[in-house]
Amino acid sequence: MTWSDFPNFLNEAREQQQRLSDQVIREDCFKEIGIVAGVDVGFEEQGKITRAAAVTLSLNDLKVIEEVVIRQPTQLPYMPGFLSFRECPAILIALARLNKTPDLIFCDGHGIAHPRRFGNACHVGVETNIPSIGVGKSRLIGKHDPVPDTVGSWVPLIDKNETIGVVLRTKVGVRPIFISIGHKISLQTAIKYTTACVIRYRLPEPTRLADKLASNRK
DNA sequence: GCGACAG
DNA sequence: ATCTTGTCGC
Repeated sequence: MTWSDFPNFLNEAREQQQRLSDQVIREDCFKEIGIVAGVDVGFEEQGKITRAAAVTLSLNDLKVIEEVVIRQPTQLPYMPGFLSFRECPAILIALARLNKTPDLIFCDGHGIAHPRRFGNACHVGVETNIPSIGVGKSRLIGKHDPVPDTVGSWVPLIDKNETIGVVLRTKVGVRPIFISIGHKISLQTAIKYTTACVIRYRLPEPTRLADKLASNRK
């Protein structure tokens, strides 16, 4: 692909997001959640290499079941609103390598809290057909009131008069996180499972551990 | 035209 | 996201 093809790529990517956003199911569509997964992406070699991580945990005790890390040449640069085209492919490969398929996936980045209501979490959810939740560390779009300084409190994230997610306080004295529907789960339920996966850090365990794996930190 | 802008 | 050391605080 050359530079002259880039405008075409963006237009097609935009159309794809608009089309796929109709496939997102915004209500609970699953039976029981036993295994939850966390996925995230990191980079090496000054961004030349994309590193995707997937980790699974049992929901009841939040103990790690399995960890997977894969590497691929980076395909696209980062562009606000098109994050999933850069990260989703690698994430899907990592997820495919898990021996046990998760019942719910916590994704880094937003779900429907996106300009065309199709952020990374939606892309991962629709592609895998597995319920997913978007866990953002910062805002992409939407407005919201201040979040009370009490653990567990949240306020709606609104865009164009629509609630696209919530800003959740998982810890006192630390920036809140942004939770939104990815696929096959309601916002209320997404908040419920996110809260259930928070131990003593800002991020829920699945995302926190995947984050650690993907960035090679420890 | 001027900002804003997941990771 | 990544480049990077020490340092302030519980």
